[in-house]
Amino acid sequence: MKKYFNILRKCPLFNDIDDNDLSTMLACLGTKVLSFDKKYTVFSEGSPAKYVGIVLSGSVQVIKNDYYGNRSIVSSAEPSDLIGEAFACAGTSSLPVSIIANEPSEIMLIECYRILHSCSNGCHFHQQMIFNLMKNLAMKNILFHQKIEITSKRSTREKLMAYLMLQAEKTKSNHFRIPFDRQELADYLEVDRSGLSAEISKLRKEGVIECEKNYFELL
Amino acid sequence: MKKYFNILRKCPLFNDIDDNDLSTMLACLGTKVLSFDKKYTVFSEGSPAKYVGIVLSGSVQVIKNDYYGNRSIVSSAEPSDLIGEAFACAGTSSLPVSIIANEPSEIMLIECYRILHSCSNGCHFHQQMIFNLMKNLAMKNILFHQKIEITSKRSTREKLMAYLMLQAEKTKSNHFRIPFDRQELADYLEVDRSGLSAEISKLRKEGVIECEKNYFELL
DNA sequence: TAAATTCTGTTGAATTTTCAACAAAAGGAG
DNA sequence: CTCCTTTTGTTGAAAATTCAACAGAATTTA
Repeated sequence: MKKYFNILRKCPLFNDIDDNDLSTMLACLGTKVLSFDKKYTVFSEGSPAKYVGIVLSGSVQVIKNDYYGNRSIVSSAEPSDLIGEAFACAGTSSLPVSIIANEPSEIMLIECYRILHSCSNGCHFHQQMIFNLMKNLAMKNILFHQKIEITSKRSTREKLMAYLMLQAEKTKSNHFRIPFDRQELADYLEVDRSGLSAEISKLRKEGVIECEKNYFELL
Repeated sequence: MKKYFNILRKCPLFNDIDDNDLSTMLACLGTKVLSFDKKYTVFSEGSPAKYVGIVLSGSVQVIKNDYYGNRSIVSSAEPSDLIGEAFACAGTSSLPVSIIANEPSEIMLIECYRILHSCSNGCHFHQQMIFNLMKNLAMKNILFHQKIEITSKRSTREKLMAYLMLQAEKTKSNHFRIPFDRQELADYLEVDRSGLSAEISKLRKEGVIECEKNYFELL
């Protein structure tokens, strides 16, 4: 388990928790680590929402498919990020989304019950973890506000620019890589792929952006 | 303060807290109650996010305006609902949204710091409140997933139907009132008002829905 | 009660998006 | 290295949304 410590330390769930305590905690929480190949399902829509996941390696996407197979990408998660915690914490009986590995990935699973309820060992970690979960959920809430701000724009161009400007802000740089290919970006922005491609071409010709695959630069 | 107790008891922040303790707590938290007339601003975009609000009476809307004055309604809140808690808990320096009274409303304000940090009186409430905040944030998270599911639909009709079906689910009934007028519903669904009106007419003619002002019925 | 304001439904024109189809480029498998 | 699959950019036609403008209803104000 040691090899994951650098990732786990950066996980919001373990904020302000002493490195020395980490091993004890993991034992107390009864963690398990699963591996998933690209495109494989980590959590599937409709299944019980018992587990909190921590991305250890690779990356995953939170996906919602509607009646007619239209895919919408709700969010993506990278190493150290938590997944599924909102549903587990809220006590949702079944997941309203699927979570899919976007590349070969390792995920640590923790039964949410074990985090929220003190154990018979009298571990003093639980209060801190609940506090950390709360902070993390508040932060995710803000991410949703940002996503809504992006997708509330009415045109493909505005959505794309709002997304790119947010990425620039996050990375504090005018050039960056995004975690999506074209189809995925379209599914995240909730627009048509071909229309998105066309819009990217236009912006490039107009000298507003430069881009090469998933690398973008704002000019 | 007594007159608000019935509302406060239903507020997620005070879940599992004994009625007898409520007065002590409110004193400890240093609450204040403010009144707002219709259309007045409870929290304004850009201001510091120090306070958690509880809607005591009336109703409010969480609003995001973009560069060119397009209004987007992120969510609405009714008595017993919490507002602004995600920003306060996450420690955001300034609010990315405005919160506006939708009718004459009373709002109780609590400094978030006072909730999250134990006081010198050694109140034992804080841990429970942090747990409650966490649950509430998880629930809000799920509401955002629902909003994203609605607005990710590509057509006005699909957005409207997704919204109405969710309302029907929530009220466990095929008839209900919504907290929006036409323009507000359009701003919530992120579509054009006239197009929305036209779509409602169509659905009515097709016998799919019945509606009168903000009262809707699914057939 | 009357006047003024706000809200709602309708319309047609202009703009955009979606859809379907295709070819070139890139990437992966054997 | 070649073949096969996936990804990407382009196109034009069809469909849908947005926009602007208006009139009637409904609501509020004086």
